[in-house]
Amino acid sequence: MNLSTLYKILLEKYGHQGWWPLLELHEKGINPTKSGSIRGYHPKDYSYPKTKDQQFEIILGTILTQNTSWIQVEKVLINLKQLNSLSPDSILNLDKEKLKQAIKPAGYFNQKSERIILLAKWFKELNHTPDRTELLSLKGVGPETADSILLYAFKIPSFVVDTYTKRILTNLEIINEKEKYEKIQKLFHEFLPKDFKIYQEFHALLVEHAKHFYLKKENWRKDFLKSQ
DNA sequence: AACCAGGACGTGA
DNA sequence: TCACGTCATGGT
Repeated sequence: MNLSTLYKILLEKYGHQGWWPLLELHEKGINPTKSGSIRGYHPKDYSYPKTKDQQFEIILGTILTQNTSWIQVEKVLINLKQLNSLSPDSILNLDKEKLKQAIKPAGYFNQKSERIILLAKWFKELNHTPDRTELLSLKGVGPETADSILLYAFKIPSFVVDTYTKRILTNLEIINEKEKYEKIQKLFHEFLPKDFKIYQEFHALLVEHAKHFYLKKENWRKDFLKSQ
């Protein structure tokens, strides 16, 4: 099983995923059939983000979703929308306690609020496309968050390696259990066309696939990919 | 009722 | 470098 084949199989099984979900699309009810109540995806439409505010919304999401499910992040984004605070300026003008309350559903509201304020200040002054090193220097931005920002907010082909990706590749015996982040990322960079669309889809497909087979460890062996 | 969610960071060895 | 504890709410 190589990565190109894996991508092909997953795309065939699950279809285009249309990440990153955006609140505006959620409200318009686009792609309402997505699993659960989660909406806001835009399959086969790679024109997002269309505005700087949408770009910032994605960055907000990358911080908020750390070690938390997306459904919780969605609640926070709706809270912020209600407070009219989805842009950097409005967040900076928001009372800190109100910000914390809004963030609560996603957990870690103390850290996340501080980091979001710093990010808002950073993004406000940003007048160029950041690279990975710059992103990693920001508090609260680790490897996965940095790559998510590059890939989904700036459309730069930097592959996102999350815990699901590690689980799947480990189970398929493509990597060993404790392989390091950058080395796994290098695999994807080496064996795939350097195309942000493919990177976006592939990462989203891995997450989708993991939700079917990797939520409990005893289900790992049920992964149909093992018999491919 | 434990366990986990689209991680990152600080600490000590 | 690396293993380990911490951060926090909510769904299953």
